[in-house]
Amino acid sequence: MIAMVDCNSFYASCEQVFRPDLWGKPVVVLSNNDGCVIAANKEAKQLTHIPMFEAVYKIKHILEKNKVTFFSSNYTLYGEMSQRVMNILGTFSPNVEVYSIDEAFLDVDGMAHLDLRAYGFRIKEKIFRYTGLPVGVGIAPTKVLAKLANRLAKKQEGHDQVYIMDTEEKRLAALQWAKIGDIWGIGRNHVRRLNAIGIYKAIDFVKLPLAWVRKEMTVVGERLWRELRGEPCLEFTTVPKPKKAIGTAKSFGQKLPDLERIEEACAYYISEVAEVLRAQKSCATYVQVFIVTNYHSKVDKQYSKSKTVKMPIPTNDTFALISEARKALHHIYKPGYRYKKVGVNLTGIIPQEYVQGNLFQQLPETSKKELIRTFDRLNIKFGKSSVASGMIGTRIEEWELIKRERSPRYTTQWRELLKIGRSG
DNA sequence: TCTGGGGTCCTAGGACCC
DNA sequence: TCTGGGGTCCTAGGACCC
Repeated sequence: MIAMVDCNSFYASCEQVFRPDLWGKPVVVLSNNDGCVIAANKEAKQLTHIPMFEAVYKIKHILEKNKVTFFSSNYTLYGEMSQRVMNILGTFSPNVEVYSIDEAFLDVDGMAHLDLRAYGFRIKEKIFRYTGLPVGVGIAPTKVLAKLANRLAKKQEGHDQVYIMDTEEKRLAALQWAKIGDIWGIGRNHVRRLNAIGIYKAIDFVKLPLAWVRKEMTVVGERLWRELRGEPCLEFTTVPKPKKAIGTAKSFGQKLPDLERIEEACAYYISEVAEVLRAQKSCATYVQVFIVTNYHSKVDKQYSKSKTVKMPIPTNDTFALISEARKALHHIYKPGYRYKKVGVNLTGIIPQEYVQGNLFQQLPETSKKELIRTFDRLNIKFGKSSVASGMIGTRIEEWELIKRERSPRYTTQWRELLKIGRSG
Protein backbone atom coordinates (compact mmCIF):
# COMPACT_ATOMS: atom_id res chain seq x y z
CA MET A 1 0.00 0.00 0.00
CA ILE A 2 1.03 3.58 -0.67
CA ALA A 3 0.05 6.66 1.29
CA MET A 4 -0.27 10.06 -0.34
CA VAL A 5 -0.09 13.07 1.93
CA ASP A 6 -0.95 16.46 0.56
CA CYS A 7 -1.18 19.84 2.30
CA ASN A 8 -4.44 21.75 1.94
CA SER A 9 -4.14 25.08 0.07
CA PHE A 10 -0.45 24.92 0.90
CA TYR A 11 0.73 28.46 0.10
CA ALA A 12 -2.29 30.09 1.66
CA SER A 13 -1.98 27.87 4.74
CA CYS A 14 1.70 28.79 5.16
CA GLU A 15 0.76 32.45 5.20
CA GLN A 16 -2.00 31.85 7.74
CA VAL A 17 0.18 29.92 10.18
CA PHE A 18 1.97 33.15 11.06
CA ARG A 19 -1.13 35.33 10.96
CA PRO A 20 -3.66 34.15 13.55
CA ASP A 21 -5.69 37.23 12.74
CA LEU A 22 -6.43 35.62 9.35
CA TRP A 23 -7.57 32.23 10.65
CA GLY A 24 -10.96 31.45 9.18
CA LYS A 25 -10.71 34.34 6.73
CA PRO A 26 -10.27 34.27 2.95
CA VAL A 27 -6.65 34.37 1.76
CA VAL A 28 -5.14 34.11 -1.72
CA VAL A 29 -1.54 33.96 -2.92
CA LEU A 30 -0.43 35.58 -6.16
CA SER A 31 2.02 34.39 -8.79
CA ASN A 32 5.38 35.96 -9.49
CA ASN A 33 4.95 39.54 -10.59
CA ASP A 34 1.63 39.53 -8.73
CA GLY A 35 0.05 38.58 -12.04
CA CYS A 36 -2.57 36.01 -11.19
CA VAL A 37 -4.02 33.94 -8.36
CA ILE A 38 -2.17 30.66 -7.76
CA ALA A 39 -3.58 29.57 -4.41
CA ALA A 40 -6.72 30.25 -2.44
CA ASN A 41 -7.80 28.83 0.88
CA LYS A 42 -11.13 27.16 1.53
CA GLU A 43 -12.78 30.38 2.66
CA ALA A 44 -11.68 32.26 -0.44
CA LYS A 45 -12.85 29.46 -2.72
CA GLN A 46 -16.27 29.25 -1.07
CA LEU A 47 -16.79 32.94 -0.95
CA THR A 48 -16.20 34.01 -4.48
CA HIS A 49 -15.47 31.02 -6.65
CA ILE A 50 -12.19 32.62 -7.65
CA PRO A 51 -10.89 30.87 -10.74
CA MET A 52 -7.28 29.80 -10.33
CA PHE A 53 -4.85 31.58 -12.66
CA GLU A 54 -7.26 34.39 -13.22
CA ALA A 55 -5.50 37.69 -13.82
CA VAL A 56 -5.49 39.72 -10.64
CA TYR A 57 -6.44 42.99 -12.29
CA LYS A 58 -9.62 41.37 -13.62
CA ILE A 59 -10.87 40.22 -10.24
CA LYS A 60 -9.39 42.83 -7.96
CA HIS A 61 -12.83 44.28 -7.28
CA ILE A 62 -14.12 40.88 -6.09
CA LEU A 63 -11.15 40.43 -3.78
CA GLU A 64 -11.54 43.88 -2.31
CA LYS A 65 -15.30 43.66 -1.89
CA ASN A 66 -14.97 40.41 0.04
CA LYS A 67 -12.01 41.61 2.11
CA VAL A 68 -9.80 38.84 0.80
CA THR A 69 -6.21 39.19 2.02
CA PHE A 70 -3.69 38.65 -0.75
CA PHE A 71 -0.01 37.85 -0.62
CA SER A 72 2.77 37.88 -3.20
CA SER A 73 4.39 34.45 -3.33
CA ASN A 74 7.10 33.86 -0.76
CA TYR A 75 8.91 30.74 -1.91
CA THR A 76 11.56 31.01 0.77
CA LEU A 77 8.87 30.54 3.39
CA TYR A 78 6.98 27.79 1.52
CA GLY A 79 10.16 25.84 0.78
CA GLU A 80 11.19 25.84 4.39
CA MET A 81 7.74 24.91 5.70
CA SER A 82 7.72 22.10 3.15
CA GLN A 83 10.97 20.72 4.56
CA ARG A 84 9.45 20.62 8.02
CA VAL A 85 6.49 18.62 6.75
CA MET A 86 8.77 16.20 4.87
CA ASN A 87 10.94 15.71 7.94
CA ILE A 88 7.89 14.74 9.96
CA LEU A 89 6.78 12.31 7.25
CA GLY A 90 10.19 10.68 7.57
CA THR A 91 9.21 9.58 11.07
CA PHE A 92 6.28 7.58 9.64
CA SER A 93 7.99 5.53 6.94
CA PRO A 94 11.59 4.81 5.96
CA ASN A 95 10.63 5.34 2.31
CA VAL A 96 9.27 8.76 1.45
CA GLU A 97 9.06 10.11 -2.08
CA VAL A 98 8.81 13.88 -2.06
CA TYR A 99 6.66 14.51 -5.11
CA SER A 100 6.23 18.27 -4.94
CA ILE A 101 6.54 21.14 -2.53
CA ASP A 102 3.37 20.07 -0.71
CA GLU A 103 2.94 16.36 -1.44
CA ALA A 104 4.69 13.10 -0.74
CA PHE A 105 4.14 9.38 -1.20
CA LEU A 106 4.94 7.06 1.70
CA ASP A 107 5.69 3.40 1.24
CA VAL A 108 3.38 1.67 3.70
CA ASP A 109 4.31 -1.85 2.62
CA GLY A 110 5.15 -4.14 5.51
CA MET A 111 2.91 -2.17 7.83
CA ALA A 112 -0.02 -4.54 7.47
CA HIS A 113 0.01 -5.02 11.21
CA LEU A 114 -0.97 -1.38 11.62
CA ASP A 115 -4.45 -0.02 11.61
CA LEU A 116 -3.98 2.14 8.51
CA ARG A 117 -6.81 4.44 9.41
CA ALA A 118 -5.30 5.23 12.77
CA TYR A 119 -1.93 5.62 11.08
CA GLY A 120 -3.39 8.16 8.63
CA PHE A 121 -4.87 10.19 11.46
CA ARG A 122 -1.59 10.16 13.37
CA ILE A 123 0.16 11.64 10.30
CA LYS A 124 -2.45 14.34 9.96
CA GLU A 125 -2.45 15.25 13.64
CA LYS A 126 1.33 15.29 14.07
CA ILE A 127 1.86 17.57 11.08
CA PHE A 128 -0.77 19.95 12.30
CA ARG A 129 0.60 19.99 15.85
CA TYR A 130 4.20 20.55 14.73
CA THR A 131 3.67 23.01 11.85
CA GLY A 132 0.12 24.33 11.97
CA LEU A 133 -0.50 23.04 8.44
CA PRO A 134 -3.60 20.99 7.57
CA VAL A 135 -3.09 17.88 5.40
CA GLY A 136 -5.13 15.12 3.81
CA VAL A 137 -4.08 11.47 3.66
CA GLY A 138 -5.08 8.82 1.10
CA ILE A 139 -3.91 5.21 1.25
CA ALA A 140 -4.34 2.75 -1.64
CA PRO A 141 -2.55 0.00 -3.61
CA THR A 142 -1.01 2.20 -6.35
CA LYS A 143 0.12 5.78 -6.67
CA VAL A 144 -2.73 6.85 -8.94
CA LEU A 145 -5.25 5.23 -6.60
CA ALA A 146 -3.56 6.83 -3.58
CA LYS A 147 -3.97 10.21 -5.25
CA LEU A 148 -7.62 9.40 -5.78
CA ALA A 149 -8.01 8.24 -2.16
CA ASN A 150 -6.49 11.53 -1.09
CA ARG A 151 -9.06 13.37 -3.17
CA LEU A 152 -11.88 11.41 -1.57
CA ALA A 153 -10.46 12.19 1.85
CA LYS A 154 -10.84 15.88 1.13
CA LYS A 155 -13.92 16.08 -1.07
CA GLN A 156 -16.30 13.50 0.32
CA GLU A 157 -18.23 14.25 3.47
CA GLY A 158 -17.37 12.44 6.64
CA HIS A 159 -13.83 11.20 6.03
CA ASP A 160 -12.19 13.97 8.01
CA GLN A 161 -9.23 14.19 5.59
CA VAL A 162 -8.21 10.53 5.82
CA TYR A 163 -9.34 7.79 3.41
CA ILE A 164 -8.14 4.20 3.14
CA MET A 165 -8.89 2.30 -0.08
CA ASP A 166 -8.24 -1.20 1.17
CA THR A 167 -10.91 -3.27 -0.54
CA GLU A 168 -12.03 -3.97 -4.10
CA GLU A 169 -15.47 -2.53 -3.30
CA LYS A 170 -13.94 0.76 -2.21
CA ARG A 171 -11.80 0.91 -5.35
CA LEU A 172 -14.83 0.45 -7.58
CA ALA A 173 -16.87 2.94 -5.58
CA ALA A 174 -14.10 5.50 -5.94
CA LEU A 175 -13.91 4.96 -9.71
CA GLN A 176 -17.67 5.30 -9.86
CA TRP A 177 -17.49 8.56 -7.92
CA ALA A 178 -14.55 10.17 -9.73
CA LYS A 179 -14.99 12.22 -12.86
CA ILE A 180 -12.42 11.42 -15.50
CA GLY A 181 -10.70 14.77 -14.99
CA ASP A 182 -10.25 14.03 -11.28
CA ILE A 183 -7.68 11.41 -12.17
CA TRP A 184 -4.05 12.37 -11.74
CA GLY A 185 -2.53 12.49 -15.21
CA ILE A 186 -5.71 13.20 -17.13
CA GLY A 187 -5.78 16.85 -17.99
CA ARG A 188 -8.00 19.18 -19.92
CA ASN A 189 -7.25 17.85 -23.37
CA HIS A 190 -7.72 14.19 -22.58
CA VAL A 191 -10.97 15.03 -20.79
CA ARG A 192 -12.23 16.66 -23.97
CA ARG A 193 -11.33 13.69 -26.12
CA LEU A 194 -12.69 11.15 -23.66
CA ASN A 195 -15.94 13.07 -23.26
CA ALA A 196 -16.24 13.09 -27.04
CA ILE A 197 -16.49 9.29 -27.04
CA GLY A 198 -18.89 9.26 -24.09
CA ILE A 199 -16.44 8.64 -21.24
CA TYR A 200 -17.20 10.76 -18.19
CA LYS A 201 -16.40 8.67 -15.14
CA ALA A 202 -13.15 6.98 -14.12
CA ILE A 203 -15.03 3.70 -14.10
CA ASP A 204 -15.79 4.11 -17.83
CA PHE A 205 -12.14 4.83 -18.55
CA VAL A 206 -10.87 1.59 -17.02
CA LYS A 207 -13.40 -0.33 -19.11
CA LEU A 208 -11.99 1.06 -22.38
CA PRO A 209 -9.95 -1.40 -24.46
CA LEU A 210 -6.25 -1.07 -23.70
CA ALA A 211 -5.45 -0.77 -27.42
CA TRP A 212 -7.51 2.41 -27.70
CA VAL A 213 -5.86 3.92 -24.63
CA ARG A 214 -2.40 3.05 -25.88
CA LYS A 215 -3.05 4.49 -29.32
CA GLU A 216 -4.76 7.70 -28.25
CA MET A 217 -2.95 8.44 -24.99
CA THR A 218 0.46 6.81 -25.53
CA VAL A 219 2.22 4.72 -22.95
CA VAL A 220 1.47 7.39 -20.35
CA GLY A 221 -2.25 6.68 -20.66
CA GLU A 222 -1.63 2.95 -20.52
CA ARG A 223 0.13 3.28 -17.19
CA LEU A 224 -2.76 5.28 -15.76
CA TRP A 225 -5.24 2.71 -16.99
CA ARG A 226 -3.30 -0.12 -15.33
CA GLU A 227 -2.71 1.79 -12.10
CA LEU A 228 -6.43 2.50 -11.77
CA ARG A 229 -7.06 -1.22 -12.09
CA GLY A 230 -4.69 -1.82 -9.20
CA GLU A 231 -1.54 -2.76 -11.09
CA PRO A 232 1.43 -0.63 -9.97
CA CYS A 233 3.30 0.85 -12.95
CA LEU A 234 4.83 3.99 -11.54
CA GLU A 235 8.16 3.77 -9.82
CA PHE A 236 8.58 4.68 -6.20
CA THR A 237 11.72 6.82 -6.00
CA THR A 238 12.92 7.87 -2.59
CA VAL A 239 16.18 9.39 -3.81
CA PRO A 240 15.43 12.32 -6.11
CA LYS A 241 16.97 11.87 -9.53
CA PRO A 242 19.35 14.57 -10.68
CA LYS A 243 17.56 17.10 -12.82
CA LYS A 244 17.73 16.66 -16.58
CA ALA A 245 17.03 20.29 -17.26
CA ILE A 246 17.46 23.38 -15.13
CA GLY A 247 15.86 26.52 -16.34
CA THR A 248 14.40 29.81 -15.33
CA ALA A 249 12.23 32.30 -17.14
CA LYS A 250 10.61 35.17 -15.38
CA SER A 251 8.54 38.00 -16.68
CA PHE A 252 10.10 41.42 -16.36
CA GLY A 253 8.57 43.96 -14.04
CA GLN A 254 8.02 46.06 -17.18
CA LYS A 255 8.30 45.45 -20.90
CA LEU A 256 11.83 45.85 -22.26
CA PRO A 257 12.65 46.92 -25.80
CA ASP A 258 16.42 47.23 -25.42
CA LEU A 259 19.02 44.53 -25.59
CA GLU A 260 21.11 45.84 -22.69
CA ARG A 261 18.58 45.21 -19.91
CA ILE A 262 17.58 41.86 -21.41
CA GLU A 263 21.23 40.83 -21.48
CA GLU A 264 21.55 41.69 -17.82
CA ALA A 265 18.48 39.70 -16.87
CA CYS A 266 19.75 36.81 -18.98
CA ALA A 267 23.13 36.88 -17.20
CA TYR A 268 21.37 36.99 -13.86
CA TYR A 269 19.21 33.96 -14.69
CA ILE A 270 22.27 32.06 -15.88
CA SER A 271 23.94 32.77 -12.53
CA GLU A 272 20.90 31.35 -10.77
CA VAL A 273 20.68 28.14 -12.76
CA ALA A 274 24.46 27.61 -12.73
CA GLU A 275 24.33 27.72 -8.95
CA VAL A 276 21.67 25.00 -8.93
CA LEU A 277 23.77 23.02 -11.40
CA ARG A 278 26.83 23.21 -9.15
CA ALA A 279 24.80 22.29 -6.10
CA GLN A 280 23.85 19.02 -7.79
CA LYS A 281 27.49 18.54 -8.90
CA SER A 282 26.66 18.47 -12.58
CA CYS A 283 27.70 20.16 -15.78
CA ALA A 284 25.58 21.23 -18.74
CA THR A 285 26.25 20.51 -22.40
CA TYR A 286 23.66 22.85 -23.90
CA VAL A 287 22.38 26.31 -23.08
CA GLN A 288 19.07 27.46 -24.46
CA VAL A 289 18.00 31.08 -24.48
CA PHE A 290 14.59 32.33 -25.52
CA ILE A 291 12.80 35.64 -25.63
CA VAL A 292 9.11 36.39 -25.96
CA THR A 293 6.89 39.40 -26.28
CA ASN A 294 3.58 39.66 -24.43
CA TYR A 295 1.31 37.15 -26.17
CA HIS A 296 -1.73 38.56 -24.38
CA SER A 297 -1.30 41.93 -25.99
CA LYS A 298 -3.48 42.83 -28.94
CA VAL A 299 -1.59 46.00 -29.82
CA ASP A 300 2.05 44.91 -29.52
CA LYS A 301 3.82 43.19 -32.39
CA GLN A 302 4.53 39.59 -31.46
CA TYR A 303 7.85 37.81 -31.67
CA SER A 304 9.42 34.84 -29.97
CA LYS A 305 12.53 32.88 -30.72
CA SER A 306 14.80 30.41 -29.05
CA LYS A 307 18.36 29.31 -29.66
CA THR A 308 20.31 26.42 -28.26
CA VAL A 309 24.09 26.40 -28.23
CA LYS A 310 26.46 23.60 -27.37
CA MET A 311 29.23 24.32 -24.90
CA PRO A 312 32.72 23.44 -26.17
CA ILE A 313 33.09 21.36 -23.02
CA PRO A 314 30.22 20.65 -20.61
CA THR A 315 30.57 23.10 -17.76
CA ASN A 316 29.00 24.63 -14.67
CA ASP A 317 31.11 27.77 -14.81
CA THR A 318 28.83 30.80 -14.58
CA PHE A 319 31.13 32.94 -16.70
CA ALA A 320 31.50 30.44 -19.53
CA LEU A 321 27.73 29.89 -19.58
CA ILE A 322 26.97 33.61 -19.57
CA SER A 323 29.29 34.17 -22.46
CA GLU A 324 27.63 31.49 -24.64
CA ALA A 325 24.14 32.52 -23.59
CA ARG A 326 24.93 36.08 -24.54
CA LYS A 327 25.96 35.06 -28.05
CA ALA A 328 22.73 33.09 -28.39
CA LEU A 329 20.71 36.06 -27.20
CA HIS A 330 22.37 38.37 -29.72
CA HIS A 331 21.46 35.87 -32.39
CA ILE A 332 17.74 35.91 -31.64
CA TYR A 333 17.20 39.48 -30.45
CA LYS A 334 15.45 41.73 -32.93
CA PRO A 335 14.97 45.43 -32.20
CA GLY A 336 11.54 46.99 -32.41
CA TYR A 337 9.66 44.74 -29.98
CA ARG A 338 8.63 45.11 -26.35
CA TYR A 339 9.91 41.98 -24.67
CA LYS A 340 8.15 40.48 -21.71
CA LYS A 341 10.41 37.66 -20.72
CA VAL A 342 13.80 36.10 -21.28
CA GLY A 343 14.43 32.50 -20.31
CA VAL A 344 17.42 30.22 -20.04
CA ASN A 345 17.57 26.46 -19.92
CA LEU A 346 20.51 24.16 -19.23
CA THR A 347 20.24 20.67 -20.73
CA GLY A 348 22.47 17.74 -21.58
CA ILE A 349 23.23 17.57 -17.89
CA ILE A 350 25.91 15.11 -16.79
CA PRO A 351 27.72 14.44 -13.50
CA GLN A 352 30.72 16.74 -13.25
CA GLU A 353 33.16 13.84 -12.89
CA TYR A 354 32.14 12.55 -16.34
CA VAL A 355 33.19 15.72 -18.13
CA GLN A 356 35.83 15.04 -20.69
CA GLY A 357 38.13 17.66 -22.17
CA ASN A 358 39.55 17.46 -25.64
CA LEU A 359 42.94 17.72 -27.24
CA PHE A 360 42.77 21.46 -27.74
CA GLN A 361 40.76 22.65 -24.79
CA GLN A 362 41.88 21.81 -21.32
CA LEU A 363 39.53 21.36 -18.42
CA PRO A 364 39.43 24.37 -16.13
CA GLU A 365 42.38 24.31 -13.81
CA THR A 366 42.02 23.92 -10.08
CA SER A 367 42.39 27.63 -9.35
CA LYS A 368 39.38 28.45 -11.52
CA LYS A 369 37.26 25.84 -9.77
CA GLU A 370 38.39 27.17 -6.42
CA LEU A 371 37.35 30.66 -7.49
CA ILE A 372 33.82 29.49 -8.29
CA ARG A 373 33.62 27.62 -5.01
CA THR A 374 34.60 30.76 -3.12
CA PHE A 375 32.03 32.65 -5.16
CA ASP A 376 29.29 30.26 -3.99
CA ARG A 377 30.43 30.38 -0.38
CA LEU A 378 30.39 34.18 -0.32
CA ASN A 379 26.86 34.24 -1.67
CA ILE A 380 25.68 31.74 0.89
CA LYS A 381 27.25 33.76 3.66
CA PHE A 382 26.35 37.28 2.59
CA GLY A 383 23.18 36.67 0.59
CA LYS A 384 22.20 36.20 -3.00
CA SER A 385 24.29 38.03 -5.62
CA SER A 386 26.71 39.55 -3.11
CA VAL A 387 29.33 38.70 -5.71
CA ALA A 388 28.22 38.36 -9.29
CA SER A 389 29.35 38.63 -12.85
CA GLY A 390 29.66 42.22 -14.09
CA MET A 391 27.36 41.24 -16.96
CA ILE A 392 24.44 41.47 -14.56
CA GLY A 393 24.89 45.21 -14.28
CA THR A 394 23.53 47.45 -11.58
CA ARG A 395 20.05 48.26 -12.78
CA ILE A 396 18.19 45.20 -11.59
CA GLU A 397 15.23 47.29 -10.49
CA GLU A 398 14.53 48.09 -14.15
CA TRP A 399 13.64 44.50 -14.99
CA GLU A 400 13.14 42.43 -11.86
CA LEU A 401 9.72 41.14 -11.02
CA ILE A 402 7.28 42.77 -8.69
CA LYS A 403 6.27 41.44 -5.27
CA ARG A 404 4.32 44.13 -3.52
CA GLU A 405 2.66 42.07 -0.84
CA ARG A 406 5.32 39.60 0.19
CA SER A 407 5.07 38.38 3.76
CA PRO A 408 8.16 38.24 6.00
CA ARG A 409 10.50 35.27 5.67
CA TYR A 410 9.57 34.25 9.20
CA THR A 411 11.66 31.12 9.37
CA THR A 412 14.86 31.98 7.52
CA GLN A 413 15.78 35.61 8.25
CA TRP A 414 16.67 36.82 11.73
CA ARG A 415 15.39 40.27 10.95
CA GLU A 416 12.01 38.93 9.83
CA LEU A 417 11.20 36.72 12.80
CA LEU A 418 7.65 36.81 14.05
CA LYS A 419 7.30 39.21 16.95
CA ILE A 420 4.74 38.59 19.66
CA GLY A 421 3.70 41.16 22.23
CA ARG A 422 2.90 44.80 22.46
CA SER A 423 4.63 47.07 19.99
CA GLY A 424 6.92 49.82 21.21
C1' DT B 1 -1.71 49.10 -17.98
C1' DC B 2 -1.82 44.75 -15.63
C1' DT B 3 -2.27 37.72 -17.47
C1' DG B 4 3.40 32.59 -13.38
C1' DG B 5 7.23 29.52 -13.11
C1' DG B 6 9.54 25.03 -12.96
C1' DG B 7 9.46 20.69 -14.29
C1' DT B 8 8.63 15.65 -16.82
C1' DC B 9 7.66 12.50 -20.60
C1' DC B 10 6.48 11.33 -25.31
C1' DT B 11 6.24 11.83 -30.40
C1' DA B 12 7.58 13.33 -34.86
C1' DG B 13 10.09 15.44 -38.50
C1' DG B 14 14.16 17.42 -40.67
C1' DA B 15 19.11 17.66 -41.30
C1' DC B 16 22.91 15.20 -41.37
C1' DC B 17 26.20 11.20 -40.96
C1' DC B 18 28.03 6.60 -42.62
C1' DT C 1 8.92 1.01 -63.18
C1' DC C 2 12.30 0.83 -59.93
C1' DT C 3 15.17 4.70 -55.19
C1' DG C 4 18.32 1.44 -48.12
C1' DG C 5 19.05 1.07 -43.43
C1' DG C 6 20.70 2.61 -39.11
C1' DG C 7 21.85 6.16 -36.45
C1' DT C 8 22.47 11.07 -33.93
C1' DC C 9 21.24 15.68 -32.99
C1' DC C 10 18.14 19.32 -32.88
C1' DT C 11 13.71 21.58 -32.85
C1' DA C 12 9.08 21.82 -31.95
C1' DG C 13 4.90 20.66 -30.10
C1' DG C 14 1.64 18.31 -27.19
C1' DA C 15 0.35 16.43 -23.01
C1' DC C 16 0.66 16.44 -18.12
C1' DC C 17 2.00 17.75 -13.07
C1' DC C 18 2.41 21.17 -8.98
